[in-house]
Amino acid sequence: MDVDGKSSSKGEEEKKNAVVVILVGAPGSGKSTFCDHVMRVSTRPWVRVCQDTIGNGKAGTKTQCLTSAAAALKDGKSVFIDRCNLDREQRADFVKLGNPQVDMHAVVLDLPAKLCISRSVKREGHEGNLQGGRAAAVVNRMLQKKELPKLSEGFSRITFCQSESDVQGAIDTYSALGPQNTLPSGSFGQKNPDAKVQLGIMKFLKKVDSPVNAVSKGDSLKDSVTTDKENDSSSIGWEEVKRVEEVKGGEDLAFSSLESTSSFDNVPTLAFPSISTADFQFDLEKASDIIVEKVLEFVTKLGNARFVLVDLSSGSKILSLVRAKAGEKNIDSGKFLTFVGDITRLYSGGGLRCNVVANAANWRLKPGGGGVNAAIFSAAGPSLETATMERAGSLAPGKAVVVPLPSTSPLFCREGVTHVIHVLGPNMNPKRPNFLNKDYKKGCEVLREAYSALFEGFASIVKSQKAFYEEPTVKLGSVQLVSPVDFKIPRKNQFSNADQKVKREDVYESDRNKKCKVVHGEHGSQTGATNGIDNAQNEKNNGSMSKAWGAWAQSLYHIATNPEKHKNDVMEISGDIVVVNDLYPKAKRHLLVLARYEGLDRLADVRKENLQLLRTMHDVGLKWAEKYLSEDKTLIFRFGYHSAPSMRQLHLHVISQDFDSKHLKNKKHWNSFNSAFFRDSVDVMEEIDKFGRATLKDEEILSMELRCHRCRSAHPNIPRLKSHIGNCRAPFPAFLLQNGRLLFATDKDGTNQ
DNA sequence: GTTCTAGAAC
DNA sequence: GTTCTAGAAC
Repeated sequence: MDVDGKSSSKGEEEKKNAVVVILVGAPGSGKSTFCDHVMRVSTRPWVRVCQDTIGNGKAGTKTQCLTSAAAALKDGKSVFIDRCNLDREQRADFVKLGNPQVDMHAVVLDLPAKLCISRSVKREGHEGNLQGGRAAAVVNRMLQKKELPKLSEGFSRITFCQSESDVQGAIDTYSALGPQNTLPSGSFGQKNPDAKVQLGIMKFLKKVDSPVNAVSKGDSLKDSVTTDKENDSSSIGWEEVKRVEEVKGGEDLAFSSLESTSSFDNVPTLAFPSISTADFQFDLEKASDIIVEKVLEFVTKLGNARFVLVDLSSGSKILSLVRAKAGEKNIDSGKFLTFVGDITRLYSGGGLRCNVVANAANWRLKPGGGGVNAAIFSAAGPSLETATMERAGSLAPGKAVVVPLPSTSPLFCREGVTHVIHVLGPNMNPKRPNFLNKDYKKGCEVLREAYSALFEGFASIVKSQKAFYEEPTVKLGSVQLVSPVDFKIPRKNQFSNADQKVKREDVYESDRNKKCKVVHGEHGSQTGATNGIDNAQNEKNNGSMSKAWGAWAQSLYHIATNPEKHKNDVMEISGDIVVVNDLYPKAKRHLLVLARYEGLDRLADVRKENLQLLRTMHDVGLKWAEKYLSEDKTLIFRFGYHSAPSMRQLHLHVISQDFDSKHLKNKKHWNSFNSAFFRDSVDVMEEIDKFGRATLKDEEILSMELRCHRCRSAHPNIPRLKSHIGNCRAPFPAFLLQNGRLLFATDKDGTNQ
């Protein structure tokens, strides 16, 4: 073949997999950043066509962009169209660039207008020269004519990003898109079915807005796995699963705002290969019976957790057997899926989030061999082997070992896998060690044992991470404000009788008062320092049957009550608050903003009428954090409340994120600031405003595993964790970067608008 | 032997 | 909340 022939055939090949991604978003929505992030790490050749830069200083034109995009495509490159593309007409000409060889995608950066505006206003040297006050007006005007893209415009895939974690998710997806890979078709991530312009996701499931190249998908969409058992060839594939996920997302919307980070907003899911049926030649009929039996057992045990049986081959016999048997047993198809795909690319390959992956390991727990074991060790990188060896040196048939995946592992970063469970099944292959010589009685026993061990391992992870997945629960309560039994006699005159300790649980409303929500009208003799106390405050103080405060837990209460007696410790006093340094700081800077309201012992006592107080506390906290930031720009601050504080009197923690302190000594210390137990002030205010109370996490989450607050890597004990966090410079999880949960030093002395 | 955790007392 | 310490884990 001559040179020309060669190059043109190569060109053909590349062109076949080219993709045009039309970014849709207002100025400040992060389009250029998106491209930069993807292009920095992608192995696929990308060209960014940016209308702001294409004119070489002058304003660029749409035509220039079209020409440039077409040229890049001809060159076999994939293209980002980096311009606002907010309405259909603007997009139409670019969509025409698509053809059977070129996938046409849209990525919608549909972030809050406020955020786009503030970014546009702040930025300097923006390529489009859109900055300063003018930006706000422009962004506002543009957003008004926003028209979200639809598949029917000619897109084969649309990704909607409505939060920074969505954006990160999309960046990850496109970053992982190798030169030969394609992404599944469909519409992803649209959470707000405000569908003036866009079909709701439920509707989408029922009736596909047929994308240009989605012929294969046709009308074979199924609501569940089990319903398509008659169609042997179609195990659930990427697209179907994704759609199931989307629907779930829609249903869970009510809870999604609170703890949703890209890694934690999903149901705990275990992906597992069929054990022993490949290299170990276990009988498929028997194996499928056992899989279904064990899944059934654990699906009921494990509440909302999900199980996914994965096989690489679409013609997999074991998958179709299991699917058929699961159907017969009526296993909830939302809890158990069979899935055709690569177990090491479940998320990046198309969006199935599995936080735990099972490995069909060998007894040495070593990489190599073939099949799933080789694939998982290779995809996870050397850190899996190290982490595995820390846990176990070998594995007996029927046993499993849970290995928390270090954050350095690509399987962790790219796929969101937090644990690998190695499991070893029985061997029926005479060429392998521990051959059972057709003894299926023993074989079945061991295989059952293996699945039990695997699922038990998964259950233990679910338990330890429960806090991240559970929908918010109000602790202290099934207690509703309207529930009469919960009312207690409001404590009056508490401040004036500070010595007279009244234990909360000793004081209950008597039966005769249960029916009426009595307002104990007469004002007690509130004295001196007790600003802000009134009966409304006391009245709603029905925190529930919480434990009494020990004598040791009273110190903050005393300070809030009589700050003048603690002059040496108190940094600021007002009618509403007192600021003190934490006596045992858990970081370089750690202060407490105490509320000076009687009856507000803890977050559980806070109600809507305290919203203004919360805002005051937050603002005071901010002010102090800013002061410390001006002295040390490396600090990063977080503001929040403990779900169940040890010390009496509502207090806001203002704490720097170095956690560099000799006082941070145990798991409880760490997790109380670095799990969902710590309720960010901004979220608390929002919940109080919306729902009248804050969601609280149970104390049991304080004993869960230790993970780095930045990179989320797991560590076996506090000393190891501390040495890790001393060096970890990974960016914070997306969740913390949103909504001002973290306060960083500003680069410039920027003026706030 | 040393390190680390976890439960009780305060 | 901390301190102390038994005993588990390494």
